[in-house]
Amino acid sequence: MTAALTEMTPFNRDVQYAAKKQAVILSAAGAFRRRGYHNTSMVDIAKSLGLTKAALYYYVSSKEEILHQSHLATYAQMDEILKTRIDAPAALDKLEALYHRFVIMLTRSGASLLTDVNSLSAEPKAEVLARRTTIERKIIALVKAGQKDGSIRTGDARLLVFFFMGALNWLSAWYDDAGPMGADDIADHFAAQMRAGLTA
Amino acid sequence: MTAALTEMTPFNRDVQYAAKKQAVILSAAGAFRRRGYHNTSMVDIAKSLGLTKAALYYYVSSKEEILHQSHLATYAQMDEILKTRIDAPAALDKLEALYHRFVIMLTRSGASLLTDVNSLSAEPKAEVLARRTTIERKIIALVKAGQKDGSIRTGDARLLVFFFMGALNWLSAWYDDAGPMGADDIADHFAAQMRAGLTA
DNA sequence: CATAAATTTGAACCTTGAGTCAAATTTATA
DNA sequence: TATAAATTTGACTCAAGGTTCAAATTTATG
Repeated sequence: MTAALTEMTPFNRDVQYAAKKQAVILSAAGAFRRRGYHNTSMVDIAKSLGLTKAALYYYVSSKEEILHQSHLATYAQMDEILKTRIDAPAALDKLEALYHRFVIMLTRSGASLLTDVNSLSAEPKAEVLARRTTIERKIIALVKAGQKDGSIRTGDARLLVFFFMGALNWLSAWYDDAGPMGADDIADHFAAQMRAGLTA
Repeated sequence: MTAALTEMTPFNRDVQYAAKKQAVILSAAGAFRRRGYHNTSMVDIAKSLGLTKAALYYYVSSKEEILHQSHLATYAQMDEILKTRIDAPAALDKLEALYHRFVIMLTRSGASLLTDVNSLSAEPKAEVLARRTTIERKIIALVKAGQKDGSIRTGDARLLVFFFMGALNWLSAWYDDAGPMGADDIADHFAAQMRAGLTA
């Protein structure tokens, strides 16, 4: 029964292919975050995977696709976090829990939210920005809920959100795996500071 | 007396030259912030000034110099702000006033703190980062002072600073001159949120 | 007006790096 | 082992964009 065999992950060609493609994207995403999209060549990406530039094109159609996919991967993770059911009394508590996860996700994955969206051509760029907007909207809605239930103080919800989301983005710029601070420490700190800034 | 004449700004060649050079740098800095360093060509920069690519090289030795100088220009402004004497009782009050000015400066000037430092070669990059570090240190020191005088709550001062400085950087990414929000509105909002996040 | 200095330009040059492709190599299957 | 499919490679093409430079143009000065 070859059918049974092909279903076993390590022997399934499609699965292997997809896994390698992901490896390409994630490895590149890390490099993009550290050095920047344009300061990372296809040769760089290939070398860090023990491959040749040409081999990358077996998994990917262009450098732009890598950038595109790396953004989508990050947003997929954020969507995932946003989906997690958190039963907390006030909206502020939910928001704090979400934010905590965001910080950990970003430090762990090494992803960034702002790496060169402008280097994408019109269509993928629009998609990525739409994705970002959707997420922002959800967070803004949560803040508004908090303002209604009295846990979050008044003010332009959009601005309140942009403030602490900025901290998240800047994080990718300075965070260093090898540094002294663990992801959890930072997450605790940031979540606390975020909460304090919003508390009614 | 040509001496007197040459001192008159509009007729002084050196002054004119310096002014035009600044125009090149500031115009480019704005484009870098909006589109990114690598998505802005020398032709783009020249066109937006009504010049030709080649003419730029009369004022500047390389594209890299433009990036370098645009960073230095921003940090010079921040240094200026940091120098302003602010007599407030607690360190937290001083910090809030400073932060308010930072926000206004960044929205007005259209400068950014994070545009492609990595695209600079070793020496200028080191200089820019050193400059940034110096500024960060001063702010961290102020936070520590606030923790001592009891106005700012405890916690890793470095992290506290990175949090609200992130909001500042992210600002450059989304702020739009043409948008509905005035610089002052944003500054008020951000300063308040910053303060709330730090208050003991 | 004539001359020199300052400023700008068009037309090249040159390097970098993305993308292509036919051939080589590795891996799976019978 | 022989064959086919999957994977990888070396060598090449090609375009984009930064940089140079001698000549043209503009501006200031005597």
